[in-house]
Amino acid sequence: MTENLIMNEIEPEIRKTWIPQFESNPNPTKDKLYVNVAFPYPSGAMHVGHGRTYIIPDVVARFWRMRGKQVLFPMAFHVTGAPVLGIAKRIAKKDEKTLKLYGGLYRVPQDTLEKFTDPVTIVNYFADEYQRVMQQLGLSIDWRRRFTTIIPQYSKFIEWQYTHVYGQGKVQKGEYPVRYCPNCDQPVGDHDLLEGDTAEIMHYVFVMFRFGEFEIPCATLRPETIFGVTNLWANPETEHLKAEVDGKKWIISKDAALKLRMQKHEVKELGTIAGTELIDKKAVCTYTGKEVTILPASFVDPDMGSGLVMSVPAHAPFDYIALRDLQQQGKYTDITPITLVTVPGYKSTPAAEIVEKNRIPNQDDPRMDALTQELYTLEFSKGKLNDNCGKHAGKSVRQAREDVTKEFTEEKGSIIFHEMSQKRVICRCGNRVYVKILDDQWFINYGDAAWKQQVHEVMPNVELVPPEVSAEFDRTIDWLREWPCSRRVGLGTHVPWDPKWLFEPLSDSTIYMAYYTISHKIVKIPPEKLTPAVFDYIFLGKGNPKELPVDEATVNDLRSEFLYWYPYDYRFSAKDLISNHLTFQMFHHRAIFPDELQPKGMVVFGMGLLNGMKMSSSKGNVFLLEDAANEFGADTVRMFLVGSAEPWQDFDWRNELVLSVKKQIERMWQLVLDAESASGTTPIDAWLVSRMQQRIAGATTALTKFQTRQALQEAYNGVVSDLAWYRRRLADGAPGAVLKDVMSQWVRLMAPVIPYTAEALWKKTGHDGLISFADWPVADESKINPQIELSEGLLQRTVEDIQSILKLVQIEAKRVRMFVAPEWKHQVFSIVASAEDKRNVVKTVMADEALHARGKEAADAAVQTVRLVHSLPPQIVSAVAEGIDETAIFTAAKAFLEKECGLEVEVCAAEGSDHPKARSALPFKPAIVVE
RNA sequence: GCGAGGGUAGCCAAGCCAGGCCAACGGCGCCAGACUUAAGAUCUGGUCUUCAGUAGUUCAUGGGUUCGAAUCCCACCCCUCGCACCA
Repeated sequence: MTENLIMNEIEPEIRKTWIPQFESNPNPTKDKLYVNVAFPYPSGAMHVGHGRTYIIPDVVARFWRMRGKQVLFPMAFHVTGAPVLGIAKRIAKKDEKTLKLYGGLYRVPQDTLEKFTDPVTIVNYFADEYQRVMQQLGLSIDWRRRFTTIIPQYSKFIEWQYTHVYGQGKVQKGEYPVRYCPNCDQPVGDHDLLEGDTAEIMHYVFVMFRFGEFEIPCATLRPETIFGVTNLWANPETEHLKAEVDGKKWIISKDAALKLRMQKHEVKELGTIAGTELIDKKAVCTYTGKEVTILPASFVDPDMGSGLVMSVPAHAPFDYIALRDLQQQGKYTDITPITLVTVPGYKSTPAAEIVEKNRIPNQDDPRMDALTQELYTLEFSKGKLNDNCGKHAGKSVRQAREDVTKEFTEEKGSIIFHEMSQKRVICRCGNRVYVKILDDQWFINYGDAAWKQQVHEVMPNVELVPPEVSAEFDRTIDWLREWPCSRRVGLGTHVPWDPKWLFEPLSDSTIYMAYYTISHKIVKIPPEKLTPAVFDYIFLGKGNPKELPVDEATVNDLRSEFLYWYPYDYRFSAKDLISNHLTFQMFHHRAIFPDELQPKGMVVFGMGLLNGMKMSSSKGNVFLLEDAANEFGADTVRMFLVGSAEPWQDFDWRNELVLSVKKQIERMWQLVLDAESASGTTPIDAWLVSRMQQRIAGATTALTKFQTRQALQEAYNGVVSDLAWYRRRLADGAPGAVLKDVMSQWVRLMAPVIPYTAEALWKKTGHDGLISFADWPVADESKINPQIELSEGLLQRTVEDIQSILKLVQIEAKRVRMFVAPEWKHQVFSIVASAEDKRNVVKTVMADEALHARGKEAADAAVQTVRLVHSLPPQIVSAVAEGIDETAIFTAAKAFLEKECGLEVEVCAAEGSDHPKARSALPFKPAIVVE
């Protein structure tokens, strides 16, 4: 409790000392380490889930700083994009939900909230809040380098980046189908949808049938089934359009006309034609030349494809049933299904078989969709075209579909027609979403095979933590295709060669890690002087520094600062960014920077839960980081977030668990201060020191591998349990002066995780300077003492054994006798320990003449020893095998043992004793008799 | 559906890649004892079943390989993340 008050008082003071110290400049005498995090989009308050993302890199930064590296840990704010525009609009409209979120959960003061009708005000407000909370948490950030992505200097940087990427032909105008809301006049993303977020854009082929002077396009996903067409379907209720589409005369539905226009086709309406006028007329397939009849069908939906469909009754269950129904009425009985695909499990006409097998009564049966899907999938994966398919006979469905599509589109005037897989896809504005082809949109071509290949080649050189994410990166690199990188609205940088567009937010944040290296200096240069040539020199060393708009000394200074820090060593981010940002930045680094400046490492985090549930601001299930820091103290928050799981694992914030972390810190505080009075020496000092070396080594190794949880296990739990044993072993409880050294090491081991506490303790225990810059402890191998660790280990185990016996024993104990194993059993132990094959070790033991002479006794001992050896750690086994004087150890610790069990303890040799238990004595496992 | 990762005792979680050091590190919670006027803190012990320090059954589920599997192989179920005009 009292510590809490102390921490609240001292935190601000320590913070004040820190901030200027963490401003990091190039230092040629030191190795550098540059870590950075995916910067936040400050549109709301930080919650504990965000906390870990920034705290882990800070722990890493602090660790390496203490190990002597010149560390750079910068931070900036990503304010590009559209979300805040929406927020500002909603606040202006006094939207209740938004006001409640910002005024309530985020606790924005009323007068500030009123100014939130301006988007920039929002991001600036929260950027400041982020910085404040990050400072409160003690993040060792160089705040001079802070920037936002809409300052003019940064925009100049982005312009420079894209002159290169564009110059390499990697940014192209593309035609690409997108979900689009005609009402908002904008593409819609997943989170812009009110309904239908599972719908996909389907790509149909229009196959053409000649109908007098017109053509009838039929939309299909299976163009190869053209060989099985028996008829067309038209809905007699529908009024169709006669239209000129891209100069050709087509018959289509009105809906199709609308869609075609959105898909960049020119549609001129010539007139209408009733559905009934089509029925029973003939149309000729432009591909096969086959003449087919147009039959009536009520299921044909004008709002689907062209509004007219072709019928393949042998393979399409719907077509089969529709035809069956007509034929049962005695109509069109001359039509027979034409099978064109053979597929395992079906004989002649798969659609007929599957429908009849499932006894489908009519088209409205709810099972129809599933059956259709089943058959389509089977045919696609296993089907082969038969002899009805002309030159495509024998091909797989997969192959034939590709080939036929190509022929259609290249030779037969077919088009690809895009349609949502569901009709109810609704924009947030309430209107229906269509597929639109944006023809004036800029794309970054991540689909470029050569570029992908180059990125693949870089990846093996990038250290990935944890290594398992490598597969996901590889998949992402392969999977990425054209990425639309421009948009009409939002904050950000204009596309230099087409200024009516802005760069989209994921595209203007791919190489800003390089910008950090100079951000604090470049901000002093007027933006108009920051031509691409200036950046070319700073980042690529190209051109003549004397001929630039910025003076030579300045650009050289920037150049050398960049070269000092770059490439960055580690980038930290949550795992959800692998599929976009983290992979994008690899592409851009590869496109812009030379081999030696490619990223060196990435650390990918797991996600955060709050009390077992997903954190979500909109659902109110969040715990603000600032509240956590105020309630528990910065160190507690840090230690919990870093220690509850390894960085790449998901973690769960639970207040009751956090509280116990707080107690642990308080306990350490007390232990360290208590040690101040230690003096003199004790026989156990060497043991404690020896153990400490291993804790240091363990924590160091763990932190090197970003295993913050493991590091804490060593640095906190390990040390605490060692200290407990140490104190327990001391006869009078007075520790030796060596404890002060141990504590000094301990505090330093913990400093990266709980820097405030460590800083305060460092000062209180009489050290000068900041612990943040103190030397990280180094394990001294010469202080590792296997003998004393072995003897303490023996005592620990023996005490445990005695106590478990005392618990079980029924009699009222008076004394404990311990029988130490005889010398010949040590021989057995050594033989067993060195045997490679423990299965036949009894034979080996019995091969010894002296042991053989002992007969069954020796054989039994050998069997028991094998079991014992299996249960001991290897270093103990080898130490015991080398020799151990158990009698001496127990005799020396007699007082301790008696204190522990509260009984008289007698140590005697098993050899010669007539007590039956004595025979079970083994090396490192004395026989214990309670009597 | 597809891609990636994961399921270990009341909870969190180590171990798995390189099979025997595994009843399975550690922490939390819980129980008991010590200390204390008491509470808290601290210390000690316990926490699958059984037991003179042992043994038995466990590591999502079902098979398999092996003298031996939490660890390797196959199948199946469940969870998390991603699946793109977006932070």
